[in-house]
Amino acid sequence: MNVRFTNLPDMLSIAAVERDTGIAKDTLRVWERRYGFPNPLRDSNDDRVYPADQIEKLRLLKRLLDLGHRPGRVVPLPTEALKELSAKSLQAEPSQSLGLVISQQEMDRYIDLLRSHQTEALRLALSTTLMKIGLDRFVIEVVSPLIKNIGDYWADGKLEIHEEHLFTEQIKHLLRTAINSVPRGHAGQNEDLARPRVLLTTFPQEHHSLGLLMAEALMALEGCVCVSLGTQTPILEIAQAARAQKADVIALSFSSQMNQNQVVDGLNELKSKLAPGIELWVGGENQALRKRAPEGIKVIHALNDISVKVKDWRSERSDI
Amino acid sequence: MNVRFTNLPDMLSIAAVERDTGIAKDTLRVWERRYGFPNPLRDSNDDRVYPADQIEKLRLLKRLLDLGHRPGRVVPLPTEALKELSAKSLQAEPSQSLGLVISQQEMDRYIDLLRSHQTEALRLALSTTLMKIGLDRFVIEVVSPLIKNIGDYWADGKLEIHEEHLFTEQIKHLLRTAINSVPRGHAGQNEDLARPRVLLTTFPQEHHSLGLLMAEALMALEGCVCVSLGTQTPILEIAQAARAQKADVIALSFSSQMNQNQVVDGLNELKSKLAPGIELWVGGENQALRKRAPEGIKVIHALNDISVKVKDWRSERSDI
DNA sequence: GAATGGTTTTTGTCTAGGACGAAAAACATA
DNA sequence: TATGTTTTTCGTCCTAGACAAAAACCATTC
Repeated sequence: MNVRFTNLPDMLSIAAVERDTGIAKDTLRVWERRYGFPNPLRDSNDDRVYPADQIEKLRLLKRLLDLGHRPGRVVPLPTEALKELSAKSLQAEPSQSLGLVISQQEMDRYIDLLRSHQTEALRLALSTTLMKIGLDRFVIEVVSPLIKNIGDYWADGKLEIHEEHLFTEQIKHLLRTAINSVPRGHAGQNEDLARPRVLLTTFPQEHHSLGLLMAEALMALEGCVCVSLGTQTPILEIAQAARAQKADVIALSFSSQMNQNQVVDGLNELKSKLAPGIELWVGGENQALRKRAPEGIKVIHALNDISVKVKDWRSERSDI
Repeated sequence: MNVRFTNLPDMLSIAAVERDTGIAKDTLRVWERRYGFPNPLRDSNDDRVYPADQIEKLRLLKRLLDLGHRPGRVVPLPTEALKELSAKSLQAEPSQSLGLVISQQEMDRYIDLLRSHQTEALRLALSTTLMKIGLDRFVIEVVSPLIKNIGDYWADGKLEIHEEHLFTEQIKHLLRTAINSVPRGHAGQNEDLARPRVLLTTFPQEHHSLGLLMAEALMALEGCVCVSLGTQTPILEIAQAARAQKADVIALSFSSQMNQNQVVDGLNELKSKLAPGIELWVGGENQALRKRAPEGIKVIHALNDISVKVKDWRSERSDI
C-alpha cells in the first residue's frame, strides 16, 4: 500500500514500469540479476526507482522481443544498437503481401495528416479510399499495412504513441460504420445461408480490438453472422458464450504485444472447455501463432485467408 | 516458462486466477498466509492449483472489495454469506439519482431480451427509447442505471459475464452512432464557441470505455470539441497528447474494478506532468475518487454535473 | 453530539535469492 | 540436408520477511 509515485520527475516505480512497458515485475528483477540491466536507483525504502532513459530502453527491448529477438542477446546492448536493430528487423520481414499494397507515398500522406492533427481531413481521406476500392480491399490493402508500419514509425521517433491511439480510433470508427452498412444475413431467410455464426472476442490480457474489427468486416462481407463480445472476455465465458450463441466458429485476435505463453496456455484452456464441432480461428501478429499454436486450431496467417476459410467451412458442411 | 495449463478441468494456475479475478498474485499468496483462504492444491511441481469453487468465491470477494468491504472481514466468510452481503450492499447504496429514473419494469424488459439473445430486438428497443427521450436523458436516466445494476444481476446469478459483454457492446454501438450525429462545433466558426477542447481517455489498466462514451455524448451535446484516444493510454502520453491537441480539459474515467492505489498514484503522476491551465476532470464508480482524490482535480460525481462543469468552465473563461 | 487528534490494526506491495521446466540453440549423428 | 540429443536460456513460480499508507479505533475537546 506504499505510494509508488516518486515525486521526482520521470522516475518510476517497478509497478509503473510494468504498466508502461508490459514487462512483468519478476522479469525486471531477474534481468537485473542476470544481465545487470535495468539498473534502477533505490528510494529511501530501498525500493527500485527507474530513471527515464532506462524506461526508454526497456520499451525498445519489449518491441524487439515481440519481433522475435532473445533477451540474452539484446538486453546487454546499448540503446543506440537497439534502435538500429529495430530498423533492420523490419527490413528483414518478408514483405508478405505479394499483391498490390498501399504505396509509401499514400501512407506518408495519411501519416502527415495525423502528425499535423488534421483528424477530420484524415478520416475523410481514408473514407474516400474506402469508398473507391471497397471494404475488403480497404481492410487488406490499406488498413492492415498501415497498422503494421505504424509501429516502425514509432520506433523511428517519427510518431508518438498518442498519435497512434488517435489513428486507430479513426480507423475503428470507419470500420464500424462500414460493417454496419453491410447487409446482415437475416434470420428471416434460410438460416443456413447466414452461417457460420461467428463469435468474435479477445483474451483478457489483449486489448487491441482492431484485428477483430478487420476480421469482422471481412466475415460480414462473406455473409457470416458476426457476434462481437468486444475485447477481454474471460476464457470460461468465451466457452459459455459460444454455447449460448450457438456459434459455429470462435474468432480470436492476438497482437504481437501479448505474452506468448499466455496465448498458448489460454488456447489450450479454451479448447478443453469447448464442445466438439465448434471451430477455433485465430489470427494476429503474435509470434506464438506461427511457432507453437496448439493442435486443432485454425490459424489465419493473412487476412486473405478469411474468405477462403469461410468457403472451406461451408463446403465441408454441405458435403455432409 | 512453465506451462500453466493444468489439464484438470476447472483447475487454474495462480497466473490464470490473477487474470480471471483481477487479484494480484502477491495478494493471493498473502491472503492464503493470513486468512487461510484461498487454499489451493499443489501440482507435481508444488505450484498452486485453484479449484473452481475457490475461484467463484474469489470473484465474489473482488466484487465486495470494489464495493468498499475490507478483506479481513469478508475473506474468512463462507461463499453463501458473501452472496447475501452482495445483495445487501447494493440496497444500502443511496439510490443516487433523485429524479425520474428507469423503472424496474423497463429494466427487466431489456434484460429479458438480452437473456434470450434477441440482440437485434434489444438494440431496437434501446434505440427507440433513445429517440423518444433524447441523448442526454438516455445516457443519464437509462444507460447509467442499467450499467450500475447489471453487476447486481450478475451477482444474483441472473446474468452471465458474456451476456454483460454483449450488452455493453450494443450500448456502445448506440452511443457511438448517436454521438456521431451530434453536430460538431466546426473550426469554421468562432473557435471559442467550440471550447473547451476535451481530450478523453483512460489509464493503461482501465479497459472500460463505456463511461468515457457517456461523458463524450454529454460533452458533445454541450458543444465541446471531443478528441478521444480510446482506452489505455500511458500516462506520459496523455500529457503529451494534451499539449499536442491543445486541450483545455482532460477527461478520465475509472471503473470500480480498477486498483484504487493505481488510480491515486496515476493521477498524481499525470498532474505533475501537466502544463498549468489544463484541467483534469475525472469520473466513474471507483471509490478512490470519492475518498482520496488528489487536490486540484475536478471530480464529477454524477453525469448531471458534466453540463454544469462545462458551463462553469465557460463562465470562468469569459470573466477574464 | 460532532469534530479533532493520536494510536493501533489492517492490508497491499515490495524485497531477496532459489528452483525448475519448457523453448530455443547448439551439437552430434545418420 | 534431415533428424535426434544435449545444453543453455529464460520466464514464472516459490518462501518468508518488511514496511508505509489507509482505515479503524479511541480519547479528548469544543
